[in-house]
Amino acid sequence: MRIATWNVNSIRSRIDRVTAWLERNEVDAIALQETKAREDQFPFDRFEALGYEVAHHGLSQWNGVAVASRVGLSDVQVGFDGMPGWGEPAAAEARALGAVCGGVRLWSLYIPNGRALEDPHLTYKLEWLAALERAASGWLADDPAAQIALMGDWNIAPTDADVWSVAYYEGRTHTSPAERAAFAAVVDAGYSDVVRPHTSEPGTFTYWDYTQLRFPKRQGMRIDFALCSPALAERVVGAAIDREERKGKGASDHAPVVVEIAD
DNA sequence: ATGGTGGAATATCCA
Repeated sequence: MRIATWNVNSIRSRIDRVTAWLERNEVDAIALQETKAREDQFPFDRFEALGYEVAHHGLSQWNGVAVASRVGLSDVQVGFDGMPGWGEPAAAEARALGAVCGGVRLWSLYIPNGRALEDPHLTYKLEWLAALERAASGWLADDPAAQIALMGDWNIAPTDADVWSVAYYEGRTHTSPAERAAFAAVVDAGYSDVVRPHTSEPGTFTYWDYTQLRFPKRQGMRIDFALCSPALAERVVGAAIDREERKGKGASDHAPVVVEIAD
């Protein structure tokens, strides 16, 4: 089985590229982030035409997460226990959706950006990650053999190798010790990055800013991850980041990440 | 080996 994650940066503007990519890549289930659509705006028919069922959660033009699967889709869960909200008054955002596809519980996660080191949004980001770690630890405590993939845009570069320039990110979000510690806590809870062992070349990234010619200059970040439970991680036989999909007019600023799982 | 950002409730916010 092949599973994938992709921050599409608007499903409506990206739908032709997404469906073309699905047809080329024989992916069985995919977690999508930043759909930027309400339920009534999501192009369900375009996925159904390719044999995918879709569970989507979107509340406004911001955020939005979905799971599409052609190997079954059940036990859909929107958000997770303890997930913090944002705003005044604080309200849950569309940043987490889980569903069971082909025997694997796939989570599509869009971790808050943080915006700036002194911004309340960074506090929100860290609290959101701490709550995710608590929930995900609980799932493994309940069932140590659980097949779980925490997939999505984590908005964190866990190591210095995951950014094109360490100096550039000094004083910015995505590389701060607090953010890296929050990411490491999820790893320590038992969820391992199954993509890195198969994509360890220096300069391997999943995201390149639209501005400043970041992509042609190969100035990106690795911020999209599939963190897998122990039982699922041991089934992983391959992984890839589809850098080609970042090319051309109408590309998302993120590349799709694909994981191959043995049956 | 791409194209001087791009998406959305668009003239402003979000990434």
